[in-house]
Amino acid sequence: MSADTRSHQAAGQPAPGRRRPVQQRSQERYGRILDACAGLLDEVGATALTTKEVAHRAQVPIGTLYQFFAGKEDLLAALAGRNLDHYLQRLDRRLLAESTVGPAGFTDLAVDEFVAMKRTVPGFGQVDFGLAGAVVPAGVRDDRHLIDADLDNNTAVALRLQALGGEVFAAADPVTLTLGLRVALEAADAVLKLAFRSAPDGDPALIAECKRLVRCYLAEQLSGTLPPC
Amino acid sequence: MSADTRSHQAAGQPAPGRRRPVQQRSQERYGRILDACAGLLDEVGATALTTKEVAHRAQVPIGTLYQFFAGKEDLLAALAGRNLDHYLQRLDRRLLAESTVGPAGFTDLAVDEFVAMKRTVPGFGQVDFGLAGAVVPAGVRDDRHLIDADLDNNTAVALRLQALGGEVFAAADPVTLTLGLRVALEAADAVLKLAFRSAPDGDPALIAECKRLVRCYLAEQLSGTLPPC
DNA sequence: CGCTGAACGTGAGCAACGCTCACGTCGATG
DNA sequence: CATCGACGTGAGCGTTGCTCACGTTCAGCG
Repeated sequence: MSADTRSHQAAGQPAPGRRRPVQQRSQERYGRILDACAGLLDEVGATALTTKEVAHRAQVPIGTLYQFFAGKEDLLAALAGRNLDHYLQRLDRRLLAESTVGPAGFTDLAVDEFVAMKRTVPGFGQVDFGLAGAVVPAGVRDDRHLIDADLDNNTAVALRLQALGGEVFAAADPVTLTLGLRVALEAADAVLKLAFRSAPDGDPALIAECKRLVRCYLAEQLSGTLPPC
Repeated sequence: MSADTRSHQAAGQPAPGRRRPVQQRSQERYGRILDACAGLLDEVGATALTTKEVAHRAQVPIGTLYQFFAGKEDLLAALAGRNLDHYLQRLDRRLLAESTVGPAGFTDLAVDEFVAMKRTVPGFGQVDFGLAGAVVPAGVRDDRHLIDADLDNNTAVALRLQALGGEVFAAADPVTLTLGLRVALEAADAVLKLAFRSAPDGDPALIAECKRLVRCYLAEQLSGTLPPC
């Protein structure tokens, strides 16, 4: 989980896009393109971002960009994937630091880490994990499927969070839990987007509401069948 | 609230876009463009929608479209506004039909009506109220502000829901309530988007989860300071 | 009745976009 | 040294959102 970057879909065909670089020089270029994309994202936004400008800033010709990425959508998807890996890595470290946490503590950590990355990681404020749309500015056919191609993004993230949560959610029915995490994830992402729309560093009141919302929902979710809230 | 369509921003300057038609013939064209936009939205999606095709289907030249709407974003915003008016009208009628409802019943009605429109109203599945982004495919500067120009969309909708809810939320602090409604709205919209992404008619399990999520959160919100959920 | 000017209607065309593909470059191999 | 395939390259293609110079319409007037 912590070894290499881009851990998911690590083994497989060239994946959603094109060629996955293997030589070191190409890997550097691959990373540079993603970095340039992230930087520009913060400056001009997702819709105004152009592939030519990304290539220019990354010091690669436009053709090289299209060797690594199938298009603008795929480029943003790759950035979202890297963001997700980065996030899960950081959350993992935080979870190991704390001795034991319950679902509420898990929620707080997860939200806090997300907020921290929104504030510091370039481009994260615009695409985060590519969760809810709002990206996909000039796609071709059907949108969605940014991270795992055949699996819904949110389900993929939920499953990885579930694995990461491990003993925190030990006593829960896995299927119900996955459903609950998907819902909580989607809701939390939406509220946090609102928080960062209201204030550049995230409206503290809305961040607090996000935690309450998720804690309340997950508590009910984890207590088996639905007792009165 | 129920008299004319497009009740919000009824009086004012030409509004976000261009000219607001006053002669009957022009009003018909205005409506036809919006209808054509909605229809195409269902067929090709928001990102693949082109202004030329909208104009063609509405039987107006492209220039006429740009007399009424400042651009593609504005066109979708206008559709979102009409959707919102339509929705609030329907919800109003439902609320009058029921004798008295509590917050939980209000939630159920609001969600059910939303779901019903997702299933039947052309284009509603793609833009609904333009709430969370996911639209805005080729905007100019800054996105957002689709409905009320200077007010955040969600706040605008929350305020109108608050007014519509009336006696349901009578005993609550108005400021806290607005905050809570904004959060609930954003979360519910996100979860329902997920529900309709999973299944064409909306995954029933996810719709149920949406209601639970909102009910649980609003119950806590309305009971003053936070008691254990 | 014809004249007139402003408002309205129109679509060829422009700038900018995402993306392709024919062609250069280069190091390994026969 | 000649040959070859993989990698790198950017002019250019098709398409998009949008503009703007030019008809067309019509109420008000001499």
